[in-house]
Amino acid sequence: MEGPSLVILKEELASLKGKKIMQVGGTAKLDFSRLTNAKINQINTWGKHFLLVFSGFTIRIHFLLFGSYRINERKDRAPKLTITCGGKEVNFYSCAVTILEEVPDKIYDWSCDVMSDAWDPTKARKKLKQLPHLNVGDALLDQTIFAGVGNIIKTEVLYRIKVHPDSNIGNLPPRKLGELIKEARLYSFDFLHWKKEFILRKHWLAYKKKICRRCNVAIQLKYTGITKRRSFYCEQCQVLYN
DNA sequence: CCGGTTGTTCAGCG
DNA sequence: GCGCTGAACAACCG
Repeated sequence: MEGPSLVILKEELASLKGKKIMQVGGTAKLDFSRLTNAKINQINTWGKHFLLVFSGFTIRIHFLLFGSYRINERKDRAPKLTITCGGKEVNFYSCAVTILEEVPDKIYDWSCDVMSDAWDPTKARKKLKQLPHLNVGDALLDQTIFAGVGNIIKTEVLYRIKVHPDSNIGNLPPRKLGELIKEARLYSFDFLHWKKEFILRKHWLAYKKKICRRCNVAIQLKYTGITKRRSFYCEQCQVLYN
């Protein structure tokens, strides 16, 4: 689950803000008593972290690869966490649930979350300048630079800016580096918009695609970077900088 | 129907 | 202490 999907969840649960937790349970190893009757002060996201902020502590949910949730619905297996609040039953499945004792502002740098109003592209560029040998795909997946970007966004950004996934950051012309940073945020918001409309897949141009729409040649699949994540790309129009 | 993965952390090793 | 590798988790899709 990538950053924009968590923004959708935040919006779906906006009505819970200011409400008390009426019931809590699940298989997570967690002191549930802290949650009972606690009031949700804020619902927030940082990258792929979903945050329920209470007075004195915060619940952090990370969906990893297989996580999911249901609102007023249940799957046929036990939830990691279930809360009843504001008239809604929210069930979280196969996710990592932890309690943060520090206030989120102390832990999270909002300016590196591509979905945040505080997103700061200049800061991202400064970080990238320090990492010339970093693979471009690994750079996009680095949560300390582009929090919220996942493998789909990575793939589509590189296709959009016509950069080969084996390229290195330091070899990108300055203008290309600027495009990479800009598109990381722009595509993330397109992802958000399309996912809300249930038309995300329809708009994939490289991810899981067979033919390049620009060149009409076969899309390649290769595991790239130090992270060895899947990259779908067009050998013809995505330029290798290295 | 079974192999692979929209992700991250940690143990173990040299 | 470092980088690197592989395991673990765990469920849906094609």
